[in-house]
Amino acid sequence: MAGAGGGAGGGVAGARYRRLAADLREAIASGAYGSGGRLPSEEELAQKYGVSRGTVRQALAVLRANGLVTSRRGSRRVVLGTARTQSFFELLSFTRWARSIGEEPGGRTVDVEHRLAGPLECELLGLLAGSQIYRVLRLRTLSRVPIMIERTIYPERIGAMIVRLEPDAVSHTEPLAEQGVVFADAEHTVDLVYADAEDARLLGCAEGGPLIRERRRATDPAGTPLEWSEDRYLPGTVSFTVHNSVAMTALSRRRG
Amino acid sequence: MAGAGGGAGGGVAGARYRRLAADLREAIASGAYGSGGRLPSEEELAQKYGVSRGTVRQALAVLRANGLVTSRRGSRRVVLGTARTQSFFELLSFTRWARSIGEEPGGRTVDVEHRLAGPLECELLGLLAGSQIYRVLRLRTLSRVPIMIERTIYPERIGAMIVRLEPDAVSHTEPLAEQGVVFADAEHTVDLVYADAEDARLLGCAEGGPLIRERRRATDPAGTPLEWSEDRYLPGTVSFTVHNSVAMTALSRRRG
DNA sequence: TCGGGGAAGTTGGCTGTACAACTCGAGCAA
DNA sequence: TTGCTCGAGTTGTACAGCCAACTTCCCCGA
Repeated sequence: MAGAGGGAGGGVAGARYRRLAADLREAIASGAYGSGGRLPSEEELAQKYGVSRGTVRQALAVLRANGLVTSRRGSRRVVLGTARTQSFFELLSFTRWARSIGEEPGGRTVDVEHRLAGPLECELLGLLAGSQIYRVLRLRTLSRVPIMIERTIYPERIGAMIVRLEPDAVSHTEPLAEQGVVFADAEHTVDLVYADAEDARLLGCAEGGPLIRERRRATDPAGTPLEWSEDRYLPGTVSFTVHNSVAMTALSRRRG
Repeated sequence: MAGAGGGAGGGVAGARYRRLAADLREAIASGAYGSGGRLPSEEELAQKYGVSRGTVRQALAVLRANGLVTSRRGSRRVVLGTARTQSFFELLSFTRWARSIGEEPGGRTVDVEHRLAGPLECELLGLLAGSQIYRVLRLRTLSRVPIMIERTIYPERIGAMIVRLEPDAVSHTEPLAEQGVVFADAEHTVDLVYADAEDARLLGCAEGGPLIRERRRATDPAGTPLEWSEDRYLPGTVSFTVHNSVAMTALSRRRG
């Protein structure tokens, strides 16, 4: 961001700084600079790739935010690690995540409701009182083993697309994307809860047993809520990782 | 990032874009633009604050990364919410966090070891075999109620500073900062574990009871590890929240 | 051998300019 | 009323140049 200046034009097929970032990411992952090694200077990279220093800085800002490299005024950038941060979609979509770790995702829709939104649900999805919502309950599997139970509410428009899908459709977010529903932002909260009777029955754990809960609210580029979901994972099946830095923070810790 | 150009001179007392970002954050929090409202255009903000558009974009990039506003090409920015994301230090330091939520932090050092680093510990802190480490075990309280147990290992240099502090010193990171130890990056992983005998005794929970675990590795601006810590929270005392977007992702989900 | 001074190198911050891609509403036509 | 086109407005991407603040390292003197 904040590339101030202008020039030759937006991306022909994708912004140049993104391609540069991808290039550097790959180079780092392949160990070209070693762990703890020093990157070339911005000027050198600019000349090597035939772009301006501003563009190089945009690319490096991406890597910086992802925790791949440090940066200090006066000193060359240092490789922190090959922390392969996952894309936005791999965090949003169970299916994308499962595939990215080489597992086979599965899903079974257990229950669907179409009804009037309660006050809380209106608040969560930013709806007016009296709006309709869809509520979907799904059991998610990794290599056919139940891992997670997902309770999602959708506003009318989105839910209508969802219910048209087959009950055992693996992915819900991908068909939505194909129909022009664009996910852009999400807020996730992770904590610990205890299994109720339904959780226990579907996941095959003891009632009252501990589960990792992830609550999520996703919006489109305009800020309109697209879904609100509460996911509950069996212990030991998942962990959540975040990188943050003085320069860039997105995570917070809250009183439970 | 990527402000390309140059100009009038670095910050006199702090970068201008940071002050601008703070200003806008406050304005948003005070509801000046409303939730879902539209921000002024970059050009308008630039004129209003007497800075260039590039600087405005740097400020807005910060808000964007914090999930306060959206941004799409062609449309004005929209206020997403007043999500008060906490600073890097409030996630790194229990003390800072406790104060930020208006609670009284407390701590009691239970045990300190000074010994040879094992192979795993060398790996975690990036040390050579044969290095010395300090291992500190602390019980953390919120308003005198035990909340969390903290097992931290420090490299020789840092640990030597730590052990000079009083056993019931509230904060460890703040004295370090005063002695010139600068924290710059951290990686946090959150999952679920079961209490062992020591956890149960100190936290007053049942052995085998569920706990939220946060593992953390913090480094200085040069990428040198400063501490590695494993914290275990009682259920219901804490939750972790992250905002991510297509443009900026820092969180990832991992197979447990 | 040790320490200080200084110069070169590097990143952070800021401005200005230019063009491309996209949104959105006004206005017009069917 | 509906649907379309068009243009003004807005953000995204990119380049060029400048100065400040900081790190690093060489070199020289004690």
